[in-house]
Amino acid sequence: METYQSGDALGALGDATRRAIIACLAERPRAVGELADELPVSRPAVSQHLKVLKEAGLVTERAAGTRRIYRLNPAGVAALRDQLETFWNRALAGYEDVVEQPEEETP
Amino acid sequence: METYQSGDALGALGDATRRAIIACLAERPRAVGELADELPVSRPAVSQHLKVLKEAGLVTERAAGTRRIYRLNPAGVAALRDQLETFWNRALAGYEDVVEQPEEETP
DNA sequence: ACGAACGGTAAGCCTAGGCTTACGGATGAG
DNA sequence: CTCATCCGTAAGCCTAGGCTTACCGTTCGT
Repeated sequence: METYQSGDALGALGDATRRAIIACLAERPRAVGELADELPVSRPAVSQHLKVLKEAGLVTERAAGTRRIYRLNPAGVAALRDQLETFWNRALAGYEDVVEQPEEETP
Repeated sequence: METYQSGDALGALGDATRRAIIACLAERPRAVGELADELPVSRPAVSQHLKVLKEAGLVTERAAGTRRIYRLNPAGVAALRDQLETFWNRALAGYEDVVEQPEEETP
């Protein structure tokens, strides 16, 4: 499986600009320049963010002439989603009964 | 509803130490000192991270004597989970047909 | 009342990393 | 061949923010 994530995907999503890029790519694949046009940062900045996102396994890149078309990596996105899902479930499992409970500590 | 998130929860999870804190709290509620014992940072650092996490709606805090017991906030966690879920679904929806396709490039 | 434990906050240091400009390589058009 | 477009990378600047130490308020035990 190439569901790997070299860098940590959550760390990558910690940056607001990268989240904006992901949001843009969620609509449709885009070239680097297109992304830069829609964002308040320069093209090289976008390029650098795309590198991080690619290392995190969240996007893939494809050459088309002189342009590089970036798109979401469904596998990477799904992997992160599943990982979070598992975590949420386990985390909330231990608390779901506590949601209503006011207190009952072990002093 | 108090499912609000003043700060952005994803930004809060961007930091590795805060993720470690969340992971600790997923096991069971803890006091600040307990968390600091299990982490490679000082107690004030933990305290500062807890402030961020609380503002993000991910944890809640309760006084118990001189101690402050922190726990996950199921509502906040669930809110973030649902928000991501929606996003993933929409994002992957536009790509789902591409998942299988290896290539069909213009060489 | 006094002291100890617990933890929030202020002040300050210091690195990570996000942004820009400048440059160079690759590709396609004429 | 030459030029224009598109993009990745290097160099460097600069702020955000994570960490520490120091201090103070609060709470409980004796």
